[in-house]
Amino acid sequence: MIKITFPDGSVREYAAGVTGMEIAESISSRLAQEVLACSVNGVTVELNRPITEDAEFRLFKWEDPEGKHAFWHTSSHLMAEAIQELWPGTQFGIGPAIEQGFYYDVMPPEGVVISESDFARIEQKMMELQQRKENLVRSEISKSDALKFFADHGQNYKNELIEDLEDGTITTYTQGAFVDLCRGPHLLSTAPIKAVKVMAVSSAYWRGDEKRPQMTRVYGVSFPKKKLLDEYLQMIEEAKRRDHRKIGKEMELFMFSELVGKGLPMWLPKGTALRLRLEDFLKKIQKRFGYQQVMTPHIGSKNLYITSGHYAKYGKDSFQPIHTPEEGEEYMLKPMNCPHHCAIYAWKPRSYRDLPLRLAEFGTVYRYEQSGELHGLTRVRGFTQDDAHIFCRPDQVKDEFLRVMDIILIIFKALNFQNYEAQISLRDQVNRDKYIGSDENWERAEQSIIEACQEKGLPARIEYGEAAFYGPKLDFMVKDALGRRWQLGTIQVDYNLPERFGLEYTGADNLKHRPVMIHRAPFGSMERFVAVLIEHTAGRFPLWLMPDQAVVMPISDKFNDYGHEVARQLEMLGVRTTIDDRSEKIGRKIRDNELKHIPYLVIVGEKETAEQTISVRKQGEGEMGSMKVEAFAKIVNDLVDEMTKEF
RNA sequence: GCUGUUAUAGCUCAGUGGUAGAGCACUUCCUUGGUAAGGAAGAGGUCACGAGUUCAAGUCUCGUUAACAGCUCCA
Repeated sequence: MIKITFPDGSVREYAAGVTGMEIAESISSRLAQEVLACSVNGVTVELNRPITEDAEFRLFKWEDPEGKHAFWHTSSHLMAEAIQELWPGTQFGIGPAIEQGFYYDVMPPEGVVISESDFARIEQKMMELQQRKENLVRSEISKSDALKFFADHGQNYKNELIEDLEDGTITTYTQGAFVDLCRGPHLLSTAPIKAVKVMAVSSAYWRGDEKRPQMTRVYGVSFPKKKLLDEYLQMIEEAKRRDHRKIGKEMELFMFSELVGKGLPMWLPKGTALRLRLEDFLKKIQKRFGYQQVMTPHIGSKNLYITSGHYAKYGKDSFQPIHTPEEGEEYMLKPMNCPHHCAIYAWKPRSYRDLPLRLAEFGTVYRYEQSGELHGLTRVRGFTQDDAHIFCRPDQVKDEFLRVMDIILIIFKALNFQNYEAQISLRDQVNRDKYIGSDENWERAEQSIIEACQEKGLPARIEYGEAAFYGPKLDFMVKDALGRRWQLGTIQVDYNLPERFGLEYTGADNLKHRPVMIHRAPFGSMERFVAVLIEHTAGRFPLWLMPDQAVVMPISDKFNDYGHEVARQLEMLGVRTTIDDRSEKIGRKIRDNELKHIPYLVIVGEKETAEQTISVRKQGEGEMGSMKVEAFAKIVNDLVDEMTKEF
């Protein structure tokens, strides 16, 4: 007998060799129907794998990430099987599960192009194969047998993968006529896959290497119930509706111009109003937290970046130096604000009593992002960081870190971001050549971050190898209404730049010491933050951020003068107002949801009370009735006060 | 940067080698005293840019630019 320990700590005894499925059946038949995979001592395996010794045991259903993973992984095999049937001779690369679904990289036979018009056929074939409810049979295979088998089947890519594997660790999974090199884990059979959708097709280099052949990557998603697929497709539609590029256009927040250049956003009046409000909000908080504003130029001499080390690392891939009429004189567009701030620090001798010195700047920077990477406001070539650098003593690092976390959490609260988590990015555990700075300093910085998160009770995921080359960092991720994860605020410790710029302070011991630098940007960048804010709120910003809180619409042009008068009064009473006096087609505009981003509609020109009151409609909530201008202004202002009173 | 797709009016989009289109928006006029909406007329396009094929190109070919999707990248 062996002891099986469940997640709740309870222990049950089973005969050695029991399988996950048998355990599930012993608990309940319902569970046995729903369970997809299980883990034995932390390793996810199939439900038919015999368990031979005492083990920590978990069952995974659709709700668990591990369950979905196995489900989608098996679905990718099913799709590969379908593709193999449809286009015999197709070569297969890899086919993993991903965050939302799965893909398979395939190389169709000469002359075949898989395109969107084939999606329905693939789906049909998958469901046809699924009807057979084939079992996935796992077998361990020697390296030589594997090489021979896949060579016989003309699967050159698979063989390349096998070459890199160690003999004795190679497994294949077979369902029906499809045999795949695979580590698993999988479902027991294709039976639970009740709904599939081929989502997209694109190309991808074999093993991500641009010198290797391009394969066709077919994306799909699958579900255990048809209803879940429908919900998923609806969610995708909703994401399209919330796309910040679409809403940004509708709300007239920002624009791009081919003539100005790609990746260079321009903020329109309403977008600027929104952005300035965010900036003012952060400035107010920063003032309270002891920051000082500075301003620095948009360019800096090339030597500045040679000193900082950025030129050596990014010089080739940046906007190239600007030459002046002076021979040999070169400047660069600033790709970050840190070197300028270091120069400010170095401007005069600093005492330990001056620290921490917190220099803040909404600094616009320019980075030559790969053209294929540009995306709306989330990835651009010119953007403004809500940057600040904190110069402090080593013993102040953790404290400063905690204070920055406070700022970020205030922002999240103010904007109602409730689902957030943190990611701690540390060095790669093995390859440490690419990092600048001593082991000791890194160790110290990494510990400070981990401790700070623990003290704040912030759930944090540790990622190795994700650190910047100059120091570890803490990033804040926000989950939006659709469950998508966005990276926003970032805090980075830097033991490197102070070294390179020879920054010093005089300690209590009258000796020179090296300060520690903390980079931080709670928003990340104004552009990216506004993009996320748009997608998170679908353009319904909190009232205090609204570029337009109210639109005043005269019911007919006879009331235009009065409408303008109302708008003027509202502005004076602190309500941000625009007037729409050019359309009498109010009904259509409301019906077509054209004003969906405007919180309040103020209709002017009521019969009974003409020129005395206004009629107000709150978006999403309907009529608020007639009232005096002052009364409406009070309602709005009270709401704004309520929303902002905490900061 | 690589691969693929796309580019027609302010917006959303039709237009498969033979005179440039629709809906909405815009302008002017008419109608409307209502819980929200009818009518008439008008203006608006070097069909992204540049070459080529053709008697003829928005349409076919090539190049450029930009956007979109994916890959790679993100100080």
